[in-house]
Amino acid sequence: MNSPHEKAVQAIRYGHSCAMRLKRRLNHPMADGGPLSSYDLAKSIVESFSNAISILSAKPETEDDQFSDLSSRDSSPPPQGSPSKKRKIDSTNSSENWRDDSPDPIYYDGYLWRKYGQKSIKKSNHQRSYYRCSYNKDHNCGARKHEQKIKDNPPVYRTTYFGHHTCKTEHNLDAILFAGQDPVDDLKSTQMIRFGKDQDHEKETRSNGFSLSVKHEEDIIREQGMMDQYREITSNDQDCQDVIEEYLSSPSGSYPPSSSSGSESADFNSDLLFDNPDSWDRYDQFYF
DNA sequence: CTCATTTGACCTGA
DNA sequence: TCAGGTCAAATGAG
Repeated sequence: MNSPHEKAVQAIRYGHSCAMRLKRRLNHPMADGGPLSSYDLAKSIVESFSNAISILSAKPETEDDQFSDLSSRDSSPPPQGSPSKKRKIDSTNSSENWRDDSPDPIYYDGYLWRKYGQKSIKKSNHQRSYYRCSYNKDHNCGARKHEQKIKDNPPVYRTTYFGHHTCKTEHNLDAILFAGQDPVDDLKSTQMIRFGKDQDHEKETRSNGFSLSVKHEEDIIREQGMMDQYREITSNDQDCQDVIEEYLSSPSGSYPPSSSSGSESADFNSDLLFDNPDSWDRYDQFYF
């Protein structure tokens, strides 16, 4: 049995394989001749990365399972229910909370966030930014996160997540699809998300401005007709199958992993994955 | 005009 | 009383 680290790497590699296929398809839409399944490819990418995140977010059973110095999960109990005006969540005492330390701010983590506050923290030289899910009102989603720079040199940004996303994920998928729409320059897309509407580097909170404007994002998608392009769902599974076969034929390719990735990650998965049964049937062919 | 961000005020657990 | 989390009015961008 592969270690969690290996599983995660396999998941990421698989996602990368799908992404490359999708990129080629976007570069040469007519190359394959037959109907496209770009939307399904995108789904596979998201699902693969979701699974990788779930694996990496799960509490390791041993120290050897710890995959990185820069990512960790709090080894403590879950937060209380809905947020109140005052902190009810003890971040040191929650298993549903998890944090991610990264040398860069997390520009896009699959969800859309709205900033609702910023505070100077006594123990730190840096301010802490507070975000909640953009669908907090629409879907009564209680997910929140804190973002804070904890080290200067090298820079380390700590993002602490609280609660579960109860919002629909379709919007988030759309954002992902949009992020990958430019096959020529992926970095360009990333930067659009990264810096939003301004590039004010004077303020830490702005340089960390990875929160997306939902409306802005959807408008762009609509304007560029990307939705139509990505929703060319057909009954033809051949393309996804090709990706799988291509990946499995590679020396290190053994993804998709088994379903025994642990119940602890199930909640996180359910947040990111799709509720379309058809897509699951398709994915199950090679996922579980 | 609409909406997201900013920021000072307010609230509350420790 | 303090520190940290949230609210909400003000502000600015599109």
